[in-house]
Amino acid sequence: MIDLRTLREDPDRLRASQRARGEDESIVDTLLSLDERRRSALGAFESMRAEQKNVGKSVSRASGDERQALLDRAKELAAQVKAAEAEAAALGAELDELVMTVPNIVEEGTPPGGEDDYVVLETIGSPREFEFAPRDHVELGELLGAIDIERGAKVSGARFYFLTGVGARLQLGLLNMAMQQAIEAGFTPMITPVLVKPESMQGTGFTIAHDSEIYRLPEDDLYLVGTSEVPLAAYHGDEILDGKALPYRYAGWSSCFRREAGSYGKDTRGIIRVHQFDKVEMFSYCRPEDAHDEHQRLLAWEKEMLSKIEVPYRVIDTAAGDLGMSAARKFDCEAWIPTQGRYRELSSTSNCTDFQARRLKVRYRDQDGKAQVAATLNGTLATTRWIVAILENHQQADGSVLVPQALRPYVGLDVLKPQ
RNA sequence: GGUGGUGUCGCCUAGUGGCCGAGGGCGCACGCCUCGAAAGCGUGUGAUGGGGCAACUCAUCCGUGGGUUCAAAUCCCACCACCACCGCCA
Repeated sequence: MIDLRTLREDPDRLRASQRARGEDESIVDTLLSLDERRRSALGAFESMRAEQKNVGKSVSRASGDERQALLDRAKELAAQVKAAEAEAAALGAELDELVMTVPNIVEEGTPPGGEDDYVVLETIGSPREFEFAPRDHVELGELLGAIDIERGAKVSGARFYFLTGVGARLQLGLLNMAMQQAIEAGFTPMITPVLVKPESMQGTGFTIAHDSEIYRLPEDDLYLVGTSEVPLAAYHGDEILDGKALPYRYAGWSSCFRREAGSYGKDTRGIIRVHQFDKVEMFSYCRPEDAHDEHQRLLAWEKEMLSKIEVPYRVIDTAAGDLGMSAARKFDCEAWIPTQGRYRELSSTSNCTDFQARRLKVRYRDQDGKAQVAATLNGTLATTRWIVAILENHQQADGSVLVPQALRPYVGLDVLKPQ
């Protein structure tokens, strides 16, 4: 949620942000006038309420005719106060609803435009030259007895899979390596709930009413998370953090669930795009003024992980229109997938500034003892999808796959061999 | 799922309609005292929103949401969380 005070003081900032995202600019004026109306209604209610309280107090002191007169006046006021309060509340609700639809203000330097307007910041390594026709991860997964897509479909439907044998070992090793790196960097490891309440989902910046990605359990009013960012963001909801102890850094391991509605025909083969996968996610709470630097640190930790699996990748600066609701800036790391001949997203780190924290009421106490809204950031350390990049980039002519050096102790194997 | 109990400003607690539109203790901060500290004494001690350069001031907040009343922490209703016991399941 954007800050209304900032909006009042500098509406042009939001206008520019909306323009960069390719979204409606006129909402700024609608917000301003609605805010103005709400504040005046609230002021009217408050002064009426103050008078009501004074009259009410004098009732208890008065007696006889005087008391009756005061009672009459008090009754009259009570009705007016009720009406004024209702009006202020209605305007407040209208404003809240509208504010909740406004995406975060983009960080300065973000490339404007849509999905294809990203800027490549860096390319690390270069695609390998194969002296044989490389197999895709599905074929390799079958050969190695690592991925069972057919039975995934039989048991659960399209976009489900089983990781079997070395596949399961590969994922466990990869995610454990991610956890270990995070722990060594000072993160608190977390295993989170994957079902959350609507307020946790919405606080994090997902609109449960319209988001077609979210699995819902209406019977229980619970929602399956698409990332552990959700429970980790809501973890400190309604709390005031110790300013001296910031940043708070968590590494969450969870399964993630996505409906992938509307992606029919996209990535139908393999485990690139699936309904359920596992992920280790970094999550930071810090002071807003430190968020930019913290974002760079998260990116650096992602690159450290990427370097451990020894695949070529690039870092892109996502364009404003592709940031989503909560992010002010987003960097994606994309690995080279040989059989697709292109880079695919393996990790993503977002600076959500104070946007999520304001919705979730996460604050910290500053040096003056004042409560301030915190900033939140997140970034991926490893996911099931990384297996695709590992298998395809490290395959050999006979269908075996060399396990990257750093990963060997975690997987317990140097080479994955066809069965 | 059932029955009973509990839910107050970081923690503990007072509080059965206007003197609580929230008192006390602990903790914490500052000051006095001290060579320094502890103890002791004194002062202060939340959040959100509005107004003001500011000291300050007004409103809201006693689990959440409704209701009764001129007036609600206090009465009524619903819901939620926690605790205990029972049942059911793993």
